[in-house]
Amino acid sequence: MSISSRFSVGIHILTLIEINKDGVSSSEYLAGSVNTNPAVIRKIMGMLKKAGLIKVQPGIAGAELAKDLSDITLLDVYKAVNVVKDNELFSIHENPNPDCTVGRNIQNTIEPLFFSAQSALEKVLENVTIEDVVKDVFEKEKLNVKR
Amino acid sequence: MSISSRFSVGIHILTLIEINKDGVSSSEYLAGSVNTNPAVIRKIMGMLKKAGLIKVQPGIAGAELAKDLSDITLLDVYKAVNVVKDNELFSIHENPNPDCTVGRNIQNTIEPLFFSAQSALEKVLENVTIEDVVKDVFEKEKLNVKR
DNA sequence: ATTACATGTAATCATTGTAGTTACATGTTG
DNA sequence: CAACATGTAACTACAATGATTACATGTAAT
Repeated sequence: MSISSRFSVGIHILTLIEINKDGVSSSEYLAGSVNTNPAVIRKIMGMLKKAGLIKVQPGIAGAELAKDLSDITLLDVYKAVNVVKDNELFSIHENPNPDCTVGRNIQNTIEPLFFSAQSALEKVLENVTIEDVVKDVFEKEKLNVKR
Repeated sequence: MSISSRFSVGIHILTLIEINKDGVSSSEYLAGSVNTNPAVIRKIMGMLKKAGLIKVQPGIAGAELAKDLSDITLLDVYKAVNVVKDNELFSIHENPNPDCTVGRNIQNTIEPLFFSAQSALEKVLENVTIEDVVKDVFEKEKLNVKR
């Protein structure tokens, strides 16, 4: 199991839209950087648009960020691209036996534990913005050039 | 996407083995409480055994915990049942375009972020033991009886 | 040793999600 | 209308899950 790469592609897209803000970020252009099919990008762009993170219009080439860089967190992206249903990162086995002490109670015991693990993960994502990502990409780029 | 229910089943199994420690916890018995096929249970039991969490022997009915209750964390179970490959909870899109500033650096930027989100989740799991689960199941059971 | 029964494990199946591809309807602009 | 972009649907290949069946292997009691 693994969380869909739509998440990392979503981050990639937003970052590139920002860095290329003086140019036109069409689905084909973005697909060229991500290295995938433009239709895949358009599908993800649709999700980002629906979540209010980018502005795109049918027929008009290019996407723009719909919010300030520092107002888009990785959690926003995570939720936007639907990689995990709300509160369902962990799946709980259905229909345990109600005639057994454990079967009867295990779900109610486990659920809050899974929920808090999931929250811990989401809090980390919430504390990182696309601005942070953009800055870090530039940092890494500098290091590359120096070598 | 969702983390396999093998994890919650694994917790169920360990909890039940403990609560039924005066009886015999065969795969069929455990399957009855989880409400699934005994072969599914045996497969998971095999993983828990390999991780040193339980003792089982071919031909001999029943499983026992191989460690103290308080020495088995949910993280141990999580790793035992192989729901997520090490450091691969998030998948990163492969082969971004090296001729683009973002494509060239995005993986190195994202990886540590994903890693720390994953760590946050694992730390929560590490702080809960099967002992805690057993106690909570009993607590919940008391409340049920009262009603 | 044979019977009875448990674990270990492989093969198969239906279902689901992913990622990619093609195709085309819809929308915009010159 | 021509050229081109987005929005979507349909289809494919692939992988993981969970269930099921079947059977080899191992243990113990009679």
